[in-house]
Amino acid sequence: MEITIGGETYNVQYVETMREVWDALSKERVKPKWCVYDVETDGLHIKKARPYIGAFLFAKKVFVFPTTKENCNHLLYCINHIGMLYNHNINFDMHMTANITEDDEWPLKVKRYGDTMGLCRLSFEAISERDGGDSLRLKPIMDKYIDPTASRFEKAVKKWLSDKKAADRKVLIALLRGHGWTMKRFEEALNKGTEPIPEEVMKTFWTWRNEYPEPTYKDVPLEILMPYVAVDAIGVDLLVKKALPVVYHRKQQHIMETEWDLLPHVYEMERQGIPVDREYLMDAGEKLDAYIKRLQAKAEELAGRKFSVGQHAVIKDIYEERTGERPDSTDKKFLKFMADGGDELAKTISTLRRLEKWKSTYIDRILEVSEYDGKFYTLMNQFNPVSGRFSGDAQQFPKDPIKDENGEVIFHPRRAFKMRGYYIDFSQVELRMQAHYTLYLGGDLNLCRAYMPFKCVHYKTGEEYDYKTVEGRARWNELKEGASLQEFDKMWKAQHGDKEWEFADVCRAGLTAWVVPETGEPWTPTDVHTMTTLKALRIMGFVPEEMDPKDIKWWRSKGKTFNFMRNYGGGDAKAAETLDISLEAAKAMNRGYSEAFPLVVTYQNMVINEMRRKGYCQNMSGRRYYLSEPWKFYKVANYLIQGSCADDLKKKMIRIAKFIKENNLKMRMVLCVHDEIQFRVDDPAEDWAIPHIKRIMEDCPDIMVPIVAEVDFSDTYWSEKRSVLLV
DNA sequence: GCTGATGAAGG
DNA sequence: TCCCTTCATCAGCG
Repeated sequence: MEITIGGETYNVQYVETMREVWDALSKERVKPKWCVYDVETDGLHIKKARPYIGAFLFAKKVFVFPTTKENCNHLLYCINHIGMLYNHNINFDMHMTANITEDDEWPLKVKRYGDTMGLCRLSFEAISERDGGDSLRLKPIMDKYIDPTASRFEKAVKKWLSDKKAADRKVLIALLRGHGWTMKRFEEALNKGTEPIPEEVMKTFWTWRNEYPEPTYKDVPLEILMPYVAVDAIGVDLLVKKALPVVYHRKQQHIMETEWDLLPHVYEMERQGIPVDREYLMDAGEKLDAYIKRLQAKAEELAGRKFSVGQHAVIKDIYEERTGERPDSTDKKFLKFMADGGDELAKTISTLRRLEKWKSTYIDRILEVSEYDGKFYTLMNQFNPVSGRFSGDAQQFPKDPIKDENGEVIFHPRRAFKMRGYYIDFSQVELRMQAHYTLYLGGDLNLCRAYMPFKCVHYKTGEEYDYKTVEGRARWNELKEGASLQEFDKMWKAQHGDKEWEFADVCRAGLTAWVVPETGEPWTPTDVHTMTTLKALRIMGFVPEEMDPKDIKWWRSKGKTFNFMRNYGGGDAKAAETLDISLEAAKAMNRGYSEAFPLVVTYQNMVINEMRRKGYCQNMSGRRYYLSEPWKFYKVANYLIQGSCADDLKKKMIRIAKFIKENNLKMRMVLCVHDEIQFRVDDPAEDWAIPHIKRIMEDCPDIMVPIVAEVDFSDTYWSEKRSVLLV
């Protein structure tokens, strides 16, 4: 059959084996530049789900075929004959094909992958979906950019399914009538337990269900299913044709190639999975359930009625009755305000919300997905965030445990993951990147001095610290002659026990080789959050030297939050709201920030000017961010920082994968969380590789600020990771 | 069943 | 002018 999408006609045919595909391919006079391969599956679990039908496309020919093991193995020859394989979110098809061929290596045998999600990311404007930007899902993209009628084939499939369901239902209705029951009565009894169902009625129901099982896509007649399967592949083909020129025009080929290099490594990481301690989760789940029940009873008693903590309207009713005023919101801020005033109910609702979220997200869900083989598999979306970062569901596991009313730890989400492994994360990498960007403007003194002895001189030779060369930069943590970190570590432990030291402590001990010329004192890294805070406090008329250290600490935590907010482009009003401080205090924070880090403010303004001039900006790797609406330009200052770090991490992942392969190591990357890479290292004999990997991660010749990676280790659970000193 | 609002979590 | 995200639940709509 022929299908026309977006004015282009494709030939679609069903084949049982790959022979006809290969024949057609060998008849092509010109070798196609790429091919498309897409599968339909019975689920989404990357190990459990199985494909049942697939589509393979090249040169406007689509072959729909049953995805048997043999067909998939033969398909590999066709794919590699062409040499370039595209799909939309192709990692998923890699997993599905590995599942059906029972060969985890199958996807790694494909010569080269491309992903139209990646092409879209590099062609779309840099607006997140939340802010009205384009979705990265294939259907809306096809609707908007390819052909709005393309969905007609999916509609036909859905219509067939609902017609079939309705017809089957009619049979059941007739059968129930024989027992004197209506469908409505039966469903209520079945779902809500309104009345007992006689055995013979149940028996009739099960006989019917057996004979008429719930129809799935597999049951759809081929002539309806075939175009539906084909049209996704056609959409991908058209998308490549349309987006590739945009990527070239925007000079994003090199970013694209790096992303394509990374694709198989991401597949390998996803494929690893992390072993789950299911017993622990079940045990913690029971404790959490009991605690939730106790709190629900307490909330019911306090409110005088039954309600759930997600029922915002009901909670508003309760507070309207209590205070005579209907709250605009029942959010955390409102509840905290009430709780601070001594309201026990508000406190209980807040705790319950957190507990219920944790129970469903970190216990029930992990138990469900790990049921298959005891492992937690997570997808790492390589293209969704506009900045270039990864996204995925494993990126937000709480760092701290949850405690019950007696202060006893009842659940720590990270305790559920058991693995001998290393966790290497970059230290404050985005702030270091921000410092790097100010160096193009001469360097922000305070921010740069947080990470290197910027404009400091050597205590012995008097030479100025050289941040412009790799060799000069490597000396950022140089110590005075005779001083050593090992000695310091010993001394520190004798004085402070288990508390970890930071490099700033080494500097404060006077061991650094660098001297601040203005003061003649040894260089000590700036504490950027304290810097903003102290300046703001003085602006507010406080004398920090005379303040209670406890108050300073409180204000510093506000200063820290403010610094991040301000880096993202936040203003006074929003800061006052988020930090829960007065507008005057927020304004003081802002002035304190500007005084402390004037060149960051200059940098932000320059980005906006650049956007006005060109309509785009490009990060350190050359990834561009295009925006057409000027009021959004302020976002780009952060895109550049976030995206430069993300692209750096992506390139590091490729280098690390190469290092692991070259050294024939069994260790594997299993996850990355923004600025951290996690490694499973089963064999202690491979521990030697970790310092090498750390050095790969710290090797950033283009960043003028030293990049530092810190190593943690655990041979039991994620929650137990502890820092390892690698000198 | 889908969508938007709301709120929990990560960097 | 608060950046990038995921996931769960509830309420309202068709």
